[in-house]
Amino acid sequence: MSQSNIKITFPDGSVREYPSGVTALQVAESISQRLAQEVLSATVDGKVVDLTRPIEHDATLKLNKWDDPEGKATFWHTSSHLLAEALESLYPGIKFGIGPSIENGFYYDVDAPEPITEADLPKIEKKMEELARNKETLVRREVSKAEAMKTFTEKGDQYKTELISDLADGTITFYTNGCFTDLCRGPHLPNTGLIKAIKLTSVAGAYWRGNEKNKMLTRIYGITFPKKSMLDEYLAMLEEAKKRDHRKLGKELELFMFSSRVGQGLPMWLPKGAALRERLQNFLQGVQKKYGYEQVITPHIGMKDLYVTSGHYAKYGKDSFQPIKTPDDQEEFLLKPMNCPHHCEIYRYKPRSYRDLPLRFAEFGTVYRYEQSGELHGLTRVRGFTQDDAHLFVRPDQLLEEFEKVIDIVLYIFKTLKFDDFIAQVSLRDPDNKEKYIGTDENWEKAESAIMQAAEHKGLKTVVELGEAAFYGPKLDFMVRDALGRKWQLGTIQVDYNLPERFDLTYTGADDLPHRPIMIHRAPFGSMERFVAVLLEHTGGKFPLWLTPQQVVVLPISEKFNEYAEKVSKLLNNSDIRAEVDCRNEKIGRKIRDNELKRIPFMLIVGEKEEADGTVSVRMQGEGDKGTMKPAEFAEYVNGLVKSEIGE
RNA sequence: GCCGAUGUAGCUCAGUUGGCCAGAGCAGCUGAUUUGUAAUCAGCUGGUCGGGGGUUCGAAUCCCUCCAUCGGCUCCA
Repeated sequence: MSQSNIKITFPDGSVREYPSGVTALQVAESISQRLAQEVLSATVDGKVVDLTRPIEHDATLKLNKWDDPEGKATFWHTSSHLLAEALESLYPGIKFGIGPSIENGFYYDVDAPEPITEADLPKIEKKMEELARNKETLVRREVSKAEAMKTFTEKGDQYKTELISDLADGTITFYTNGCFTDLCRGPHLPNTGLIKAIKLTSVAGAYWRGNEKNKMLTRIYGITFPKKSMLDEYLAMLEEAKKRDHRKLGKELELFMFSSRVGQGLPMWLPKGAALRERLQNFLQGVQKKYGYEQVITPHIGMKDLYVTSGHYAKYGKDSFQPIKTPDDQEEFLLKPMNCPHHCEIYRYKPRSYRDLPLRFAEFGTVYRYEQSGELHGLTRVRGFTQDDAHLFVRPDQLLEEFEKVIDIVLYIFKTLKFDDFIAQVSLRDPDNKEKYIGTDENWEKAESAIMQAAEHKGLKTVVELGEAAFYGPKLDFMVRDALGRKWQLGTIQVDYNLPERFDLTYTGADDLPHRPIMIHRAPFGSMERFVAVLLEHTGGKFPLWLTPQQVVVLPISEKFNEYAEKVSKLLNNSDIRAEVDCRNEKIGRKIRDNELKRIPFMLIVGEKEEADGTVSVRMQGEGDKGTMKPAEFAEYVNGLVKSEIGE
């Protein structure tokens, strides 16, 4: 055995010497006892491993604690093994799929001999707690493929044997905690005793290996923490998030509704919601006008052949509402599932010169898609929605600049609405699955590099996702999260060489020859429905002043002051402020409470004093009394706030 | 579409193992009160217990089916 020392380099650049074969846990102990108690896994030379793995050579070492993503992942991964151990003891004969850590917790997919429902979760939690208290060591063992196969064949676990058959011999490891042994790459916590708080959150169905043709397994979701108080905080956070759910707020604020008689996933906008949406549309339309967009309007249906030409019918025909026929059955139409083919036809209206380009046709186009019933979700996933759509037809030499200008619009909108926490995702083709897409390799490469370049020029921090492209071209998507952390795509910008070809779009160049324009599809909001949903969750219903349906409510102390209140309200309305009077026969405390709950930004209280002085008492939503002002001063103040919000 | 859960008044929710006429708070209506910074008091109205079918002397409660919603999976032009 080597007596030699090895050099361990830490993230801060410091270097320490240890005997060869030292474990990360021993390194932590050598630094402080406290660190040794907090550390969960180690990253050795960039690879996350168990704390108990010996380090044989000079290496870089990062000790992962709870606050490191790698630490949490290890903690939750081990928790999933603890769940599996509990399940095996409660449900003998249960078979296991996979059990990874996820963003918030972990899950395990199982094929249980009897159905497991949410009612069973407390019982399983209890078992997990009992096993955790035993502080079971996680034992790692390298096994041959043959041995691995034998173990799980004897156990009768066909999911594990299927996984093993895809693995290379010599790379297979088992981990054992208590009586439970799992096929697993690791890494894991040294023992299960670190898991102090356990909550199984839900059970759901999930297809084996994510393929809907496979059997559906039962997925049990859970989350664990090293401290009980952290679990309590997490659960409280979830409760808070539920209060911001756009479906709940939409109801409370009377913005939109659904009716099963109208149909699933077909939202209807109530007066306040419609006013809000109109304001958003006007805002975007104003921005687009500055960028040289022209509004167009197209019908809600189009002949089936239109979509056959575009290629959408072959790809999405089955996900569209079935054709509408003429009374004589001679012609078939589709409810418009997207606007691009219509806009292509507008391009074809007359011969286009290279001098006409770029052309930018914008439309708030309502489209209908037959989304699977189980996918519908409030306003974020619906069957009828309005895209803030536009199609740009550009020359190759204009592509980059036009793409960048679209990024500018998206960023301006996000900034104005304070969406500072977004993810810019470059969605490319799946290189292993090219038959899912249409168009030549050459055009795809051009389109993909144009997007990457534009994003880079604009200094966007992007993540690249393979296989997320549209079937006709790559995209730059802007994703934001809802109250519960679920990711939704809002803005999207797509480069498309295919539709111009399919519709045989051309322009005459300076050389007097026909050329192909390139199309950019783009929607900064994505759809009005989804955008309003996410905006609701971000703001908790406290919309920015410029956007909110009602900015001001005037509250007379008693009916005696209704007349003065009306006068104030009228004065504000004349200054373009959206004000109403709450003239109900209620006490002032009651009026304040109700209007606080309606999230009206300003309340103007008027009584004897105010009427005599010609003033109003200003109260801000959530902040309380702000003193008195003259109505005209107040109007100026509000209009100033609005201007600064939209950056004028 | 798939797995699981849920559906009682406009809203939020009670309703034991099947058993008088299905309840409450809020909202609404009527009246009283004329109010100073987050709920004034009283009375009244309001339900095909999601729809349909079945079991039973009897169903909100048990069974079947359809619809819708929720949590996931798959999908997302």
